[in-house]
Parts: sequence; structure tokens; C-alpha cells
Amino acid sequence: MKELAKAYNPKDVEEKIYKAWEESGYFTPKIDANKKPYTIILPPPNANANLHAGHMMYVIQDFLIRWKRMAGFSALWLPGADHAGFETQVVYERKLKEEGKSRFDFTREQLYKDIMDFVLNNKSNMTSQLRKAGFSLDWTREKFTLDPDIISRVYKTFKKLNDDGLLYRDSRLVNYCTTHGTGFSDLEVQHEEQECGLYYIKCKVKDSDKYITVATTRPETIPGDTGIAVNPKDERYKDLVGKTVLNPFNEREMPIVADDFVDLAFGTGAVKLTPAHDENDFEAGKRHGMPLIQVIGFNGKMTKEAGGLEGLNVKQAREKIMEILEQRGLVEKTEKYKNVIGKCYKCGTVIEPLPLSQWYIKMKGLAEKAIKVVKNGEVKIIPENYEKVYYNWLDNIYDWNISRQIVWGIRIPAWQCKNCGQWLITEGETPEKCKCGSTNLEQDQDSFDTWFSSGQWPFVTLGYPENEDFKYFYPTSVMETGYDILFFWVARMIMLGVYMTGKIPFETVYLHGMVRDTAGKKMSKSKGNVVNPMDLIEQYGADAMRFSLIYQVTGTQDLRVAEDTLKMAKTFMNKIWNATRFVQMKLGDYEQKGELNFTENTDADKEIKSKLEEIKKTYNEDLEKYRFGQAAESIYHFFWHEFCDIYIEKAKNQIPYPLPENPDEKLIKEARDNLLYILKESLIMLHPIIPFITEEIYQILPIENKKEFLMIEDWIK
RNA sequence: GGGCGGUUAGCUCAGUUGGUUAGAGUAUCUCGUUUACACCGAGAGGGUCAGAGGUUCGAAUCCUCUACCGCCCACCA
Repeated sequence: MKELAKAYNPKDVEEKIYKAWEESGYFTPKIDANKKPYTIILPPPNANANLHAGHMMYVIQDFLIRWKRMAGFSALWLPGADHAGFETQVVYERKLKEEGKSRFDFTREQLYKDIMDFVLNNKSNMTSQLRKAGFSLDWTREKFTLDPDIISRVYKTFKKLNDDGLLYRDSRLVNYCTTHGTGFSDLEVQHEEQECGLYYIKCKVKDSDKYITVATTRPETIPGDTGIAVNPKDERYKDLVGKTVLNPFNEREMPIVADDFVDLAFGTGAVKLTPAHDENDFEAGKRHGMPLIQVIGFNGKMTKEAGGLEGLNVKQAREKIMEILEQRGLVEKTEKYKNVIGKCYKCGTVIEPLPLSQWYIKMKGLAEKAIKVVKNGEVKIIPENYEKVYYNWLDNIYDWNISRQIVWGIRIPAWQCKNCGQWLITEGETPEKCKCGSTNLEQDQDSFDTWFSSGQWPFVTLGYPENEDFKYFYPTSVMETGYDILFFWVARMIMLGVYMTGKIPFETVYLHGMVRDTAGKKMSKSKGNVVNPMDLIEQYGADAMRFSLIYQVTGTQDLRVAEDTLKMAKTFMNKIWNATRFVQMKLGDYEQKGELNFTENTDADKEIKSKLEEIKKTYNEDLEKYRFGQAAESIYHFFWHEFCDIYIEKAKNQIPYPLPENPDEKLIKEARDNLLYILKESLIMLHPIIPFITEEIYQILPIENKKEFLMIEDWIK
């Protein structure tokens, strides 16, 4: 038997073993009518950077897959990568900036090609990192969100939504980041409370000495005001409704209208209407037939419509206009005020609601079905309390803006006729001519929101509808991901999956907590507390890293990359290693033949056997209920404190050293088999958590009826 | 404005449907190096389970309130 080093050294085994696994083909399950499928689609990491610590939570999925594979399922874990449209473009533009360039230095085609090169390079780096962590992914089925077959499938979904009347193009106010030059869905806007001013501005009523005062937090939008609204029940302004006022900045004539949405108690009870720059005002403007006057441009600067303010940024414009109004004696007072503003989640720029034409998906019907499948138990969300959070969001859902003004992504397959203005939507092919006969067509410049394509991930990766994989592996078993993308991703996968395939995309949603730094703080590049998981693997070994995370998976609790837990895990690996060395020493040149059995000769035998049976039972129960932390703790306790501390100590008497002159061969053999038996059973249970060390040990055990790999051993019963 | 969590040993956290002296890792102290492992073994100390009230034969666990942390959602100027 191969002699083991005195201490476990992960570097001697990890790479070698992963290679052997991958080459063996056991990561690639077969479509087998005699086996049940078990499927997990890997949440595709963004292909724009290296993996971060949070990605190591994939270990939960690897646990499930390895467990089910051993338990006789045809277990598929399908890897992939997300082009991550906006996110990647931001990363790439930062890179360009460092090189003194900008995206405007390139044609659309060139930029797309360059980003593709950048991404493909990152992607290969990323997949090698996933291998280092030991993840048993089926690399033969790897997918990328920009693979031609995926894109084509996404086009078809878009077309179907259109044909079913669930898609529409509308010009309305969009959450727009003027720094990045794109609009966002509501979900991507970061709300923040902020101190600001509440300015009381007097507006002169035409042909009268009267003034009406409005309170606003955004005086810079006054040039774009098209009216003033008061509540119809407001006695104070009753006789002013229907009158005309003069815009305090440019003296444009504007009506005073009555509208229910106005709160009598707020400010003066009179509100200025700026339909081009405020959601409420936009709606009110529509009701009262007011025009849109855009005074803030898509570049964040004041437009020509803003008159003398043109070219100023919002902040400058605010100061300038207040100065002007002050001079004209139109400022009644200024109060301090706290309001909530939307910011770009990437750069913190204040999100401007700007009028823009975009594609929207009608969500209500889709959401209702997504609620239903959870309510009726077809889809189970764990931990359960997230069901409420899920319902809460879906109950109040708005239509989804899926247009993004970026190059990197799947360009929207919609063409507008320059002759009649009609939009033509196809499954990707360029239409020849419009219904009106014109051939003057122009494709939409925009790309899909990344979540629109990743929201279809479970069925597109499996080749819906005709692929055999889809027929066998769909619906998938578990979607395991962080609770932070429940809305962004999970809910949308359920909606789009049910819509397209008529079936749920997965039976169980398992949400884990966020991986935080040692102090429990959220990791971020700006704080400089980001932990590189590859450093952890380098320092502690992949198995220890995996164990330390699994050990902390309890409910939806956030977890930490803590030195304590990592050290504990590493020590445990060494303990396992040395227990093996001890067993090896007790075996000498013994070779186990035939079926490996456990014989209860002594009290110690009886005790360890009953403890083993007990833990096998609770271990399986814990796994069924997704209690990974508990499972890890119990196997840790069994191995260390039952097997090593007690049983192995007693084995020292059963197999004395040196062996006596005339040993009882039968008893010695049985004692040796017992050691092998407990060790093997432990390895099976430990394998899904710490695959490398357990596989390495399994390979050297002198057991006759071994499988080719521990990875495909029969699971404990 | 609405919703969801957390508060248990010095530190980091478990504690499944309420059930005997509340657990683990780590840290601290004492003792121990004969045939695995000092990344070891044996043992010890350490908690009014945030606070108050209630339900119960029995509460860390269920209910109500309070305090302090944290997170998510949200088109009132």
C-alpha cells in the first residue's frame, strides 16, 4: 500500500484527481430510462472577472450533485457563463479608460468583437477556477448566454411574447443613468435617502396680482413645467382652477388643473407638473393633455429647452435657477427636507427619469402563474419565509423594461420601417420589407436586459423544445442561489419558464446567505475587503475551503470567510489523513478480500456500529431537508470524537503492536475489516463535502470490491 | 410607508415539530508526549438564551410589547 505523507498536502492530490475524474466521463450523465434524472443548472457566473468568494457557495450544488450521483441518479450539473451585458460593458469601459480610450472610439461591430475576446479570455480563466474548487460539472454541456443556439432561442421567446400580445413598445419615463447612457428596469435602481431642499416657488397668475406657491425639490426642472395641479377638493385653490399661470423661469403660460393625485397636506397643496422628468407628473400630464418638454438631456446636461441654463449639469442648473428666481423675488422660502432618490447601482449617479421609447413585457399575467406554482407547491422555496418575499414582489409587479442602450448583449430583433413607422419583430432574421412595402428598415439599436436571457436559462441550456436533454432533464431539480437575486433571476425564470415550456423550471429553490468578510461586512472592491477564493484554496486547500463554507450553511444566515473556521476545517482534513495513516499502519500488508463486513466482537465494536447507523440516518435526514451545516457538523463529530478518539484508541488493543507470536488470525482480520469498514462509510458521507481528500484515501485503501472512484460509490443506506 | 431577519459562552455561530444538567468551533486554565495526528489526547472554567409580560405541567423555542442592530421592497412633489 502506498505510503502517506505525514501531513495532508492538498497540492499533491487536487489537480491530479480532478483530471482523472473529468477524463473518466462520470461528470457527464447519460440519458438513461432506468435511472431518475437529477438536474441542477449552475447559476452562470458573469464572464467579466474572476470568481469571487460568493461563487464558492456552488459547493452546495456540488454537494447535492455528488450525493445524488452516488445515490444512483443520472445527475447533471450543467455549467455556463453569463455575458452580463451592462456589467461587462462597464468593466470593459473601465479598461478602455485606463488605456485612454472610450467606447465612442470604436464602431459597434468592433466594440462587440473586442468585448467578446475579453470575455472569452475571462471565461476560460473562470472555468479553470471552478475546476480548482473540485466542482463536478459536466463540461461537455457547457453553455454561454451568447452561444448561437441560445441567442436564437431568446429571439423566439421575444417573438412569442409579441405574438401573444405580451410585448409592447412605449415611450415613457425610463430610469436613466446619464453616466452610463442606458436605461434600467425598476429593480436595478438603488434607492437612497438624502437631505435636500424643499423650495417654495411663487408663480404669478396671469392677468392678476395673485400668486400661487408650489413646493418642489427639483427647481431645475421648472423650465420644463407645463402646469400646476391642485386637489379638486382643495378650497384654497378652488377659484384658481382653470386659470393660467406664468412659468416663473420663462413665463410660458400654463394651466392650473385639478387632479386627485395631489396631496392636500403636502407643501402648499399645489404641485408643479413636469411631465418629462417625474413619473407622477408624466401620468398627470397625460391626463391633462400636456406636452413633454425635456430640459435634462440624456448626457445629464440641460437642453436647449432650458433656455439660459443650457449646458449646465443638474446641480449647477439648480443653483443658477434659484439665484435667478431669488432675484425676481419668487422664492417664498426654502426648507430642509429628506427624500428618497434613485441612484445607479454601479456608479451612484442620480437616476433621471427621462422620456424614452423602450420594449416592455406585460408582467401581471406571468406573475400570477408564477405565484400559483409556488402556492400549490409545485415549486418549493427554501427557506420558507422567502415565499412571502417572493409573493410580495410579484403581487406588486410593474411591466418590465427590457431595452438597454448598450452594445454588449443580444441585440433586439426588431426593425422599424422608416416609411410608415411600424415595428417588425422576427426570430432573428432581417426582414426584407415592411407590410407597407418599404424596404427602408432599421434595426433597434438596443440590446436585451441580461436578465431577459438568463431568465430563460434552465430551458434554453437544455435545448428546449426538441433536444433529448430537455425531455429527460427538465424540469430541473434544484435552483440553488443567493437570496439577493430572488427577484432579478429566480422569479423571472419561473415566469418565463412556465410561459415558454408550460412547466416549472425547477422543483426546489434553495437560497443561501451572502458570503461576507471576516468582520461580517459585505465584500466590495472599493472597501478593499474582497477575498479571492483562489487564495483560500492555495492556503488551506479546496476541501478545507469547502468544508468551512458548508459548515456555516444554516438557514439563510449570511456567512463569513473566517480564519477560525478555515483553520478548523484544515485541521479536520489533517485528522482524516492521519486516521487513515493509522489504519494503514494497523493493516500492514493486509489485503481485504470479498465483501467488506463489520463484525461486532467487542463493546467498542457494538458502540461504534450503533453510532454509525445513527449518523447515517440523521445524515440522510439532514440532507433531505437541506440542513447542510448540521450534516457537516455531525459527520465531523462522528469521525473525530467517535471514530478517532474512542474506536481507534481501542483498536490499539485489538491489534497490538508488535503482533504476538501466535495471534488470533480471525479476530485480527475482523478488527482490520472493521477499521476499513468505518473508514469507508465515513469517506462516502464526507465525499460530497470534501471530494479530493476522500477520493485520494479511497484510492489507496486495500479493499477488493472497490469502484473505479469513490465519486461513483454507492451512497450509504 | 410596507415587509423580512437578527440579539444564546470572551469571539464566531448551531439549537429541526416547546421536553431531562442549553451545544460546537475558537480562545483561556490544568494535566499528558508509550503504536496516526502538537494541525494531538484527557479534563476544567465560562451563558438570568437582549428586556418585560403572557400561554403551558414545562419556553432559547409559541404569543404580545419594548430596545438596539441589519437587510429588502416602495413613482408623493
